[in-house]
Amino acid sequence: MRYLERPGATQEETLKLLAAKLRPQITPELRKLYDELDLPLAPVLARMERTGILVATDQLSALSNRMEAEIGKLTDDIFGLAGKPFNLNSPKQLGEILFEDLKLPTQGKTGKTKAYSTAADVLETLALEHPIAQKILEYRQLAKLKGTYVDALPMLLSPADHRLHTTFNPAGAATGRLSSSNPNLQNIPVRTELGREIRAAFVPDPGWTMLVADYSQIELRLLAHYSGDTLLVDSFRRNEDIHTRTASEVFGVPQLMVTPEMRRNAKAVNFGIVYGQTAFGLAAQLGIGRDEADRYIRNYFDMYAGVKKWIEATIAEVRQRGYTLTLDGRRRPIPDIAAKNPNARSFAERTAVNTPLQGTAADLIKLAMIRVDAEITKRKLQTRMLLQVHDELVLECPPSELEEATRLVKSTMESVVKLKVPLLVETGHGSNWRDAK
DNA sequence: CCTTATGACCGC
DNA sequence: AAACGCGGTCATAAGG
Repeated sequence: MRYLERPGATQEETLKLLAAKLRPQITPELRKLYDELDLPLAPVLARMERTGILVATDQLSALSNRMEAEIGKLTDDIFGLAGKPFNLNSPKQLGEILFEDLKLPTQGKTGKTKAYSTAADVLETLALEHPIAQKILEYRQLAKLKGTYVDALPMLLSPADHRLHTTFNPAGAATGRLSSSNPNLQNIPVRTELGREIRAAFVPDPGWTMLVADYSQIELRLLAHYSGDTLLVDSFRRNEDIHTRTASEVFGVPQLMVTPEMRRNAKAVNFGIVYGQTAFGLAAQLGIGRDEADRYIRNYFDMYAGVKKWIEATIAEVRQRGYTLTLDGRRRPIPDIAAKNPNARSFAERTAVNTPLQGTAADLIKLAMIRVDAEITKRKLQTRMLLQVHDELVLECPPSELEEATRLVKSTMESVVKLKVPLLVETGHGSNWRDAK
């Protein structure tokens, strides 16, 4: 509460001033949002925190030993290639080795410190030139996973019940999303095979089953709803693979002719739209030329003209009002929308486009959680909600309840609001978090 | 010794 | 000039 300390004032005096300043900002609509969504969510989150989740520490310690050995080998290889030992965890020292000693081509990249960038995308390019780059990438991945998850998580287990209890911050993000800390259980690895081994160490109570339910493409479905774009709405109503459909539209070929590479590029475009990506960013991400990336984006907006119109109208509206709204009326001020600094203004415009999508998704899953929790109580089920990961719920249940719990969670999440396009929830179950997906 | 900033990297 | 939205954690490095 340090931020409440003002010289010469008691906390109570400061709080009263703060309350007087903030109270007029609580409109009837925001009061409703609080009463019907954020307040009733609080006991649900508290229950999830108290419940915690079981971790198979024996699996993690076996993993730790394997990783330790691999890290040792990589370190030796890297020092050999560098010609001398150095602190591998220091980007500064690493940059000096790569760009001064080994004289590898710098990408002119400087950050706030005017140091050479040794970020992953830079090293991926360098890997074509020198074998040290790939080794460093592998070292970084292993060191990160070992330090943040494999070794750190067991130290955080509660001695009382040997479970891991996160803290969900209900106001953790500007968009209305939750955040999770100490430990953060919303960023457990899943992308790589090794990462998935870590996820496999999250297990249900003995004899129980892990149940996961996640919204499919919720932000793009919300984009379809908000924009009313004919093609996007049509695509979701037909329940098509949205990335394949976009590839088909952008590259002008039938969906059956879409190659894996075309789909991958279209997927990057779809995600980029939600985040306000530029041709520069898309080119960098896909490793293609600016001109080609620019064509992708122009083609996209030609085909999905309703999306283009919605983005423009959304920015114009935020410029008028100075804030943006989610479907449930959550408000985010975006003062920089009128900034003279073009850089600040561009950031604000991307925020204006992204927040209604990300924030509405947050509203919807929160409401679903309240209803799932109420239904579990009403039906006197033993099923427990354990985690929320933005578009996903993780639960554990006795096998006897699996069918009912799956139906309950899926139908509650899908029917939480009626939009122009259906909401789709995919469910899975298994003996650990990895295998439940 | 503790706090803060930075770069890097994990997730959705 | 930057270039993709929202978070949290770790190690390093520098400041009080």
